[in-house]
Amino acid sequence: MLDIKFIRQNIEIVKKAIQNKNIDLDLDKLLAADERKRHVMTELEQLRSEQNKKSKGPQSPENIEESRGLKEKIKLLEKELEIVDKEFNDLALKVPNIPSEDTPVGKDESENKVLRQVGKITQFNFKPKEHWELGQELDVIDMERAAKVSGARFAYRKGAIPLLELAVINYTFSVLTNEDTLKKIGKKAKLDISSKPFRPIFPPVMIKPEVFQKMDRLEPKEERYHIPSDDIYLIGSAEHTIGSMHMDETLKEEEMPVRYIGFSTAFRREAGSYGKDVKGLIRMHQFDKLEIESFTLPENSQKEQDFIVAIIEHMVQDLGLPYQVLIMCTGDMGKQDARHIDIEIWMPGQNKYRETHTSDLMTDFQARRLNTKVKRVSGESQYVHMNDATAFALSRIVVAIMENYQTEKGTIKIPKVLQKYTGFKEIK
RNA sequence: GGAGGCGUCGCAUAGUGGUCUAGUGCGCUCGCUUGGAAAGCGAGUAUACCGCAAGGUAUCGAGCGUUCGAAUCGCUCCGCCUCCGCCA
Repeated sequence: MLDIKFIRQNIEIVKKAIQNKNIDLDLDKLLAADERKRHVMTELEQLRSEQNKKSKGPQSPENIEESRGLKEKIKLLEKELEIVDKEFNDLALKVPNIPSEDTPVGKDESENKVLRQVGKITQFNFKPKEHWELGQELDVIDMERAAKVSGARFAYRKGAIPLLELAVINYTFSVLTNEDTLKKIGKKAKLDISSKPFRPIFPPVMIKPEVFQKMDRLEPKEERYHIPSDDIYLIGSAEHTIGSMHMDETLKEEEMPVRYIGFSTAFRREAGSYGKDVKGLIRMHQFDKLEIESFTLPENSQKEQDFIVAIIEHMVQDLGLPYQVLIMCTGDMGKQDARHIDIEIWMPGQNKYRETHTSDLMTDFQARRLNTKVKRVSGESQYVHMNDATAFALSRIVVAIMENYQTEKGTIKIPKVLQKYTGFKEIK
């Protein structure tokens, strides 16, 4: 959500963001609702003030009679306020975050901009296989039995794959919790930034509807798993329960940035992606993910995102995988995003780059409704800025490793940095 | 799942229908005092919204209700604690 005061004072900027992000919203309607709401509020406050004055001390019968009249008027106005407020809220929720200056304006994904490509595309002197073929042949991925037991888009990962995933988890935690490593990454990226380590978090995987809404992640609801008996949702990312953990809290400037590296299972209905990526681990109803979440001072949030992207690139390079970095255009970025950066790793079996990481700079868009603030040394309170990003989506990084590290014999080498965690060098 | 208790200003507590515009203590900030500090004394010390301001309104876990008037009474929900049951 944007600050309504900001909206009032920057109507043209907000209108442009609405247009560039292809959002169906008439801002003038919101402004009208805002004015009506304030008008009703003022009137209501005057009445309440009168009521408060009248209800002090012992009451005469005439006084009580007058107060009764006031009570009726207040009731009516409260009803009216409720209606106006709902209208205002419904419209205000649709207002998108303002894209950063370096975000390209564009209609759809075709206008996303490749910022850089790193690493040489993996070359083979044989025809590389797709990961599900390899998985089946090596008996480490079993989609058929998963379909029998749970349905489409589920998998049993077996044998070496769970060990590989655990290795990625351990490796990621070792990078993100090591201050020296972070310092080096920041220096290499020429960022003047704190090297404070990320704190490991295993968050809950279920979330209350109202908190989900405050994260602005409940919609589209068709994408979410809902458990009606308890009116609770399964998270689609650890972001959902880590980003909200400081709801209604005021952090101290001295403890900023507050950085987390979370791990959780993510649940997605994948509504509307019928027929897309039906084979293999690319698009699953359930997958495990390492997620970065960071709370910063407003002036540091953009740099924080640059740092997070640098960390991800460092890790992808460590794994020896070729990738490209994209900045998403206005038409393809999320409503909540100020800047949205994706990393796509080359998948030889599919012969293309596939999205493996997403980094979202939210500025104060989520913090405003979550009511997460920071008390500055000056004494002033401000909403914190938030960043979230994929550290690794385990299933997709497994795909990338399998396809890039396959051999002609149909075995899969383990990237060097992971070998000390897996305890083996090859899946065969 | 059952029974009971509890949720008040950063923390601890007082408050059982109007005097609560929420008291007190601790903590914190500033000042006085001091060579400096402690103690002591004095002042200040939640957030949001509206307003140029004076000021007003809301918030005592959340919501709904009773009442002329609710921190206080009733209902629902959430959370915490104790005991029992069950369970990994």
